[in-house]
Amino acid sequence: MKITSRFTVAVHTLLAIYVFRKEYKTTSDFIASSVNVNPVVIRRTLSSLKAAGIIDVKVGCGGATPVKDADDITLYEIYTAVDCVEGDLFNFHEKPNPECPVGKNIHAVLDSHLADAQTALENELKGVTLADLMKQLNILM
Amino acid sequence: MKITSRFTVAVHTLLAIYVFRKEYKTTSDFIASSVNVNPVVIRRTLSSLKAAGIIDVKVGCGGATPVKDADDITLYEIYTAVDCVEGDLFNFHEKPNPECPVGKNIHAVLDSHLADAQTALENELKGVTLADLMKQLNILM
DNA sequence: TATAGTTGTAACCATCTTGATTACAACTAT
DNA sequence: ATAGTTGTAATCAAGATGGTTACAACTATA
Repeated sequence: MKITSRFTVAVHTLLAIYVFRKEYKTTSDFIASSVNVNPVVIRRTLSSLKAAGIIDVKVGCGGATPVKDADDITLYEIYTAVDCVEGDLFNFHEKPNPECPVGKNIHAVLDSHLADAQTALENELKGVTLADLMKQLNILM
Repeated sequence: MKITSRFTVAVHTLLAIYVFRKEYKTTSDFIASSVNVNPVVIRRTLSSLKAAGIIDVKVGCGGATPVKDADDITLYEIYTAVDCVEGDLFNFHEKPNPECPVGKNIHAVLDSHLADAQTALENELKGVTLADLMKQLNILM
C-alpha cells in the first residue's frame, strides 16, 4: 500500500503557486493543467493547504497566494496538511488474542519500533523545505 | 493511507513460531488463534515468509519451522517478504504536464527526497531483528 | 491402507480509499 | 450585470484489503 498522491500533488501545487505567483493568477484550473489532474482535485488540495495556513485562496476573484515563506514550509508540513496518514503509518491487526503470551504483548514489543520507523520517515520530510525544492527547480528551469 | 496489517500479522506470526516451536505444532489454526484472524490469512502469510526463505512449512503434516536464526531476521526482511509496499512508498501523480516548467521537473526535484524518506524508514526497520523482539517478549512473558 | 489433520490456493464477497467528474450555489473584480 | 472563480456535495469506477468457503493434495499415524 502506498501513500496517496495527494502529497506529491500538494507539493507540485505549492511549487506552481510560489514559482508563478508574479506572472500568473494561480487558479485551480491553471494549477490543474500543470499537475494534470481534475481542477476539483486541486481545489480540495488548496482547501487543505489553506486550512494549514500555508496559502491563502481568494474566493470569487480566484487565485492562491503564499502566506508563509518558502523557507518555513517543510515537506512534513505539506504531508500532514493533506492528511496522507492519519495517526499511525502502520496498520495493526485489530484484536490480538490476550489469552496468548505473544498476542498479549505484541503491542508492547512492536509499537515503539513502528513508531521509530515512522518518525525516521517524518524527520526526513522535516529536513526539506519548499525553498530547497525551488532552488533545485531554478537550476533546471 | 496506511501500510497493510500484513506486516504486523507476519511479525506476530514469526514470533509465535519462534516462541512456541518446542511446545506446540505451529499450524495456521494455532497461529490464527493468537493473531485473531482467519487461518487462510495466516496461510497466505506463511506462504510469503516461506518464499522469502525465512521459514519452512510442512505440507500435509502441518506446522511451520524456523529456517533462519532470529538474529538474522530483520523487520525489513519481513516487511519486504509480505509485499507491504511494492517499489515506491509514495504514490506520484501519473502525468505532470511536460509543457510546464514545474511539471517537467517535478520528478527531478522531488524523487530523491521521497526516496530518502523511504530509505530512512527502511533503515529503521533494518535495525531491529526478530531476536530483539523475542528478548523484549521474554521479559514480559 | 484408511483416516484425520493440514496446507495451498482459487474464488467470491463486502468494505474502504482513492481520484475523476458533474453540478451548482456563493462570491468578487470589472 | 456579467464572467470567472471557489467551495463543496454527490456520485462513480477502480483497486486493495481482509474474511470466508471450498476443496484438492499431501502426510503422519493408527
